[in-house]
Amino acid sequence: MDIHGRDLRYFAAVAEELNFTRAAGRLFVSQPALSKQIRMLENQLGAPLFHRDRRTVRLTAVGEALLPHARGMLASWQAAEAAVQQAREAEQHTLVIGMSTSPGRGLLPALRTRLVSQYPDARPVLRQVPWVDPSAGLADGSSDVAFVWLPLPDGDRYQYAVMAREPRLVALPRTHRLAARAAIDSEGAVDFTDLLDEPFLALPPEAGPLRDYWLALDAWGDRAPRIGGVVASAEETHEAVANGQGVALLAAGNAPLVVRDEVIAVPVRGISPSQLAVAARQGDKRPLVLAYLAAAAKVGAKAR
Amino acid sequence: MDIHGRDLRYFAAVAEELNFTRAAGRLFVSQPALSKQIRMLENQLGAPLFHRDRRTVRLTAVGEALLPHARGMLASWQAAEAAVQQAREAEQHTLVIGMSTSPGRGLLPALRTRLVSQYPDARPVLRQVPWVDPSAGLADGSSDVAFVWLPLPDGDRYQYAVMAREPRLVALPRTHRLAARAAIDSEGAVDFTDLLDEPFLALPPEAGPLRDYWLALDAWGDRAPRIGGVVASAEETHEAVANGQGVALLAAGNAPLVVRDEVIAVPVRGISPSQLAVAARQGDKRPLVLAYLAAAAKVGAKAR
DNA sequence: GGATGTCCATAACCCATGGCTATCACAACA
DNA sequence: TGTTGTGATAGCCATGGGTTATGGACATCC
Repeated sequence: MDIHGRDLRYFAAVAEELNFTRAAGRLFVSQPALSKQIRMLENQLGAPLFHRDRRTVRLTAVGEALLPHARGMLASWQAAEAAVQQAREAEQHTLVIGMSTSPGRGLLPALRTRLVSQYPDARPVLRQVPWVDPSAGLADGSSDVAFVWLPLPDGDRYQYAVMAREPRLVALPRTHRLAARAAIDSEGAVDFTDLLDEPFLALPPEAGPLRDYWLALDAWGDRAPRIGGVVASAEETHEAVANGQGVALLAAGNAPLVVRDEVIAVPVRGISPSQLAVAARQGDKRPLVLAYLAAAAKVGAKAR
Repeated sequence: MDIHGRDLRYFAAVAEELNFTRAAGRLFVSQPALSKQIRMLENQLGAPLFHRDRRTVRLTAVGEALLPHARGMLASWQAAEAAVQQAREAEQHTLVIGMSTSPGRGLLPALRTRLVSQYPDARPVLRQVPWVDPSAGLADGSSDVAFVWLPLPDGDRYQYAVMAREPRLVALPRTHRLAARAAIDSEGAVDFTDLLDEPFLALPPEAGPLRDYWLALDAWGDRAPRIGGVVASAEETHEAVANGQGVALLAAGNAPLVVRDEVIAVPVRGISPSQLAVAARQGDKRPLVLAYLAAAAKVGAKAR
């Protein structure tokens, strides 16, 4: 039923040499091993492949029929191996860069330039990742590196280079008292203390530290936020804010996903900024990945 | 280096199912066996073929590269097996008929007709065999059946059907006294007793009973032939007779090989005739062989 | 004609391979 | 929270594919 490539190699060698001993030498096996294998192949096919007269070996009709196929398959396998090798190298040189929204700021071309100057064969590939995955494809391996907003769930599973820090925003209904009032200062921002009486939209409890971060829990002192609802996506957040269930903190980069129609976003002063970072999986030591992180660190340092 | 067809089958199955358990079922092996084999293939190629995320299996780039080659090779092997099968059947239906000179007498068409009427698929193939092999290819397996002159060396290794009996001839120089004289009777033959004083050409001693037969030893009574020389082929016989070293007995069918220029051949009366037979190897029970022998026996009986 | 060489087959042995069953780990789901 | 589905792991065993040593049948050479 199946065939082992080795048997075809052996068969072809004997067919060429028409001499078991020489063929065995060429194949770097002992002559009995070769004899045995050929015989097993003959048994498998149900017909002898060689006439072994006393002093001479020659192909039978069946052997003649098999030989071209055998040669063809050996060549095919060589081609297959080459294709695999090529794919491996392509994979080697490909760097999949995940992102949910473009990081903008000219970051991508800058990093790309640095990467290819160091690894001319590198092929950076951009990949759009649905917003539901905050790791932008790192978690499931569909990205090698990714632009992410810190903090990240399971944050210790990744290594980072921070690219930019920018104030968190608060999403409000356009009709909200804080949206129109003098609460918005000369810089177009609101104070976090002005938000303390508002109901907040929170991520589900299983989001862990991520939930705490987007409630800015460390800025509440001894007070506790009032939770106006639980949201798990940009879409839900938009809906909940528009319906007046509460306000929500946002990374600047995610604002475009939430701000539209009746929802606006305003920078918040008095809480730590959110951070845009390039991340990779912890322990991923592939040269391209490390180079991209290093490039990100350099560019990030310069930008700050 | 080499590849086992089974591994390609396994790989293709998993690539189609994208599910190890189901693929294993389809292949009639256990799931662990399949997992192990795939992993070994991956090790051999130096790259994973499948992404195994928690719940899903999908091809890697390398896997994608390999898959078409794998399918191609599986198809190639099927084709090769079919070719072998076809060759086997052709061999099955082929009957190689050895002969040193054509038996003539319309025997070949007669036997052919009988054979194909019984086995319509049979393909009788005529094969000319050099005179040095009195078994006309039976001994070395290059013929399945053969037209031979009895007796044969190692005669018990063959089975026969006698087709015709005809007087043995004696080869003489054209200038020999027996050639021109009244020794040649009304039937154009000579009496063996007229030859008793001639030197005889003999086959080499290792020819055994064959040597005795062609000296007609049983017809000498208490006399013994005088050996004029030893010959091992038709060519040598021609030379020796032409040189006057002696006379030689011949089968009628072999006369054309010896008679030319200064050598003639004359039937001999008073010794047993030589026999033309169809022979096969003793113990060869292949239907086509037996059918040909049977046909020969029928035709031979009718001819006599 | 006996010694020697060539060549394929056989025998006896060894260990890596490829199969099995049982079981685990983990996510999804009811 | 128990159940189900899926792939990985562990431990076991038969077989396959290799080895060396040897045999037997011819050629060839001195």
